[in-house]
Amino acid sequence: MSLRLDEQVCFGLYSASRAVTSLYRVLLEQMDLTYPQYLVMLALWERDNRLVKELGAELNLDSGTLSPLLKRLEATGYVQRTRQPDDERSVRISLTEAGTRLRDQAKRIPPVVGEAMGLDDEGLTRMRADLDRLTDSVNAYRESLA
Amino acid sequence: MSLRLDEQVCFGLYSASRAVTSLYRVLLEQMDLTYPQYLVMLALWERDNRLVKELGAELNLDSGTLSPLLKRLEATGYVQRTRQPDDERSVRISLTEAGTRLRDQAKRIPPVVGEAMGLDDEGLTRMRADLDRLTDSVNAYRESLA
DNA sequence: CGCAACTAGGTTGTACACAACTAATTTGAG
DNA sequence: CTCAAATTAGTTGTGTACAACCTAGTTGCG
Repeated sequence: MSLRLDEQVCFGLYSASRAVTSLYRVLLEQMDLTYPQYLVMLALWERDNRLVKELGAELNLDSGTLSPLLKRLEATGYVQRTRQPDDERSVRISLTEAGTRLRDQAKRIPPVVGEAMGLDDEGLTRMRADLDRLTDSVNAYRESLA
Repeated sequence: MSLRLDEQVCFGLYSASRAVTSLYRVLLEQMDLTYPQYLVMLALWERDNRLVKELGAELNLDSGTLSPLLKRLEATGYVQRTRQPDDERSVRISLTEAGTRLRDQAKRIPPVVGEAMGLDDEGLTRMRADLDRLTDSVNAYRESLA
């Protein structure tokens, strides 16, 4: 286990993640979305009317990242933010008409990304499983340090 | 190829990359390094006295990221920046005494990260190869769009 | 030689991440 | 019932990423 840059999985992950994000940048440009904003939209297309807290739990993002991001999505016109009447601490995020419509445009993205990754369905599934295992393992280890 | 968040490799990559970075944050704290700064140090421990341009090529980072990062490394006292006399456009980055010494402390990090990932040597090698293939494929695809 | 094209690094502006903190509200133990 | 603790968002400050632009320096064609 050396200090060689080209041997470390961490650098591989870092590079892969940036490469994929930069592909998404090109694909999402015309939809006026950044990649993290796209992730929020994915979550909302799956289930609309979510609390900020719920989105944070699903994406593993805290309010420091989500609050300004959601404001930008609101400014773009894709979501609406409403204080929850029965608990004034909470804010509910719901899709606007434009945000809902955007889903049709977004449908063409996953196949392009799959193609770009050069993996078939099985390869994608395996890669996803490997990454999830790695994430869980690393998170468990980190939490065990505290 | 759906829009389901939990099926997308991109989200797996994004999550894994952030999980690993956050483990590094804990491990690097006592060395006064951030994770991208650590990557630069890895590159310099392998070969010292490099031009900013060379570091950028190895890490795939442009001057917009590297310039301020290298200034911070200089402020911390790990590197020195010197204009190249024979080409005043270039800046050479060299390790200081403290930066060189830091390598011994850093040696303990890769085994910890390997352990945290829950992979044996073979698993790490395979994951790294898979990630490199994916990065190359995605980058090639993106460049083909231009 | 002279100057246009290129190159290396830096700066500016936008958008994440995330730690640390704050403000407003809700909850629950005593 | 009350108030301290917990909860939910939001804010602030630091450090990446990266596009777009800038500046100084170098090179090479005519």
